[in-house]
Amino acid sequence: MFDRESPVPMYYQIERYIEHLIENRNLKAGDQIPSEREFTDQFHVSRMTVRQAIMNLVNSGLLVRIKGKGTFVSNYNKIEKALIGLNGFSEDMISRGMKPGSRMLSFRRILPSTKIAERLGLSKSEEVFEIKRTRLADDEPMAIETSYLPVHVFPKLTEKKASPSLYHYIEQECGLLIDHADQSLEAALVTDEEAKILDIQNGSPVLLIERCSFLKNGQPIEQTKSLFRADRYKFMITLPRG
Amino acid sequence: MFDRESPVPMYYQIERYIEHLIENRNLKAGDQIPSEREFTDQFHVSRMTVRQAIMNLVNSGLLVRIKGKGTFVSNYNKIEKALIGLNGFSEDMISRGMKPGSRMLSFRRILPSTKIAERLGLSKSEEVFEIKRTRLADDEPMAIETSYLPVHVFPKLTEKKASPSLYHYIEQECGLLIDHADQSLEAALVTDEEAKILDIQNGSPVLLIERCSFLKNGQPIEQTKSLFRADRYKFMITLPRG
DNA sequence: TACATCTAGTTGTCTAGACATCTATACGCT
DNA sequence: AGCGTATAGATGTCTAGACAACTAGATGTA
Repeated sequence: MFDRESPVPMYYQIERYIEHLIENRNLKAGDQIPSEREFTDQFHVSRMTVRQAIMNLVNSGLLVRIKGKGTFVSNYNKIEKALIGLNGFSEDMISRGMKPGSRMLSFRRILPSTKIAERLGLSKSEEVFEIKRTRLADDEPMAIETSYLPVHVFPKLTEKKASPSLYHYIEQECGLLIDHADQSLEAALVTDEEAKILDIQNGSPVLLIERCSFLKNGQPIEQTKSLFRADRYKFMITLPRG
Repeated sequence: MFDRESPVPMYYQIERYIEHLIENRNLKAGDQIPSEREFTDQFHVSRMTVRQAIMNLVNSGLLVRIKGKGTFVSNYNKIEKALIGLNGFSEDMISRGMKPGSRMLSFRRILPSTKIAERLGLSKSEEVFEIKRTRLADDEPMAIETSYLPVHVFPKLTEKKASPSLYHYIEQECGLLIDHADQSLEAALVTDEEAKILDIQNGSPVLLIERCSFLKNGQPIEQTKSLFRADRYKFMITLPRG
């Protein structure tokens, strides 16, 4: 299970082991994990090495240490994730207790506009997928979402695969982990066409959200424009100070 | 300068020293800081202790380490702060390159509504300050801001002190450090009265932002409702993924 | 010139301890 | 019962090294 000859450092192997412990051994928030000494005996490494593993997990927010008592699974992490977390529409709706849905408006392979090409770091001759969908919550229109993805990043994308949850496809099927996203929010009025799709009156307000998602290396991989019905949607977030 | 007998741990003293180095020695983003060995010689502590100080600063985003090369002042930190940071209106406008301004609409000491009392964790008999202002950017109306602050937290608040920047007063004059804020954003239409104040047409869209600020211990100390002109204001943010 | 090798300096990983500080419990005394 | 003390066990701080891995520059050779 543990390989001292592996080029993977021991502290990193221990980190993954502790994460595994929490996921598979049903450790809930607040539960205590084994002490530093127990890990030292179990893995036959020095205490400083165990501490390096644990400190990394503390810094990532998974664990909390209390002097004199022990090390515990954090619960802050989940609150943080629920409020700050970067979620796709489906995850967002589920966390609000609503049933997400989707109705495809169009699925095309096109040359990007200047703005989209620039945001995605492409030349204007590199194709992108354009996915336009009506987003439903409890079977009623909630938003109009238009996503752009570089063809060279997602060569095998099809209409069917994109349908349920785009984020799920990107992360679970392509193995691309989104690291962060730049997002802007502004208020706007619907056009007549949009009002018809969203089933609201002409001149109603909508929340316009534009998002560009990046990998850890800074490569942009997705640009989405969403138009939310103001009467059904409020964007919630917790901002840390500094 | 450094006290080995102090109860303050050496690694912490070194952390503060490095921060001081960066601020006062004009180290810009990308500049290299002294090597671990140099700190070891300078402070007569072991290398592991120096590493503990440096790793803490790496985790906080101030430094970046490159194996085989050295340790450098980060630039990511500033971008992060500019986009994620929790700012008052004045700081926000300055970072957009505009001149912030303020026109007091009303300054009252009142009993809070049920909603405000609940948000601020007060009983309905505990008074709050209600501060209504027109917020200007480059001398033109940008937003209408209504803030509520518990009287028992800010007993000495006056109309004059609140005028330039509320956040400045809270943090610099009262010494209360805001830790985080819950914020909601939604789209709405202006009322006739608001349209007049903001100098826009009736039926124009506005971005409605509600914010409740908390201290580190979780105590709420400020609740603000802001109505931004949609034609002048866009909310920007960078969201980390988990 | 072009390329490989050596070397000094840096961060990365790890050890086997030491003593301090804090928590919770157990114990004994009043 | 109430109170202080002792103790075990946990994390916090720190040492004085060791070797590995990586970078960049100098040196030597074809």
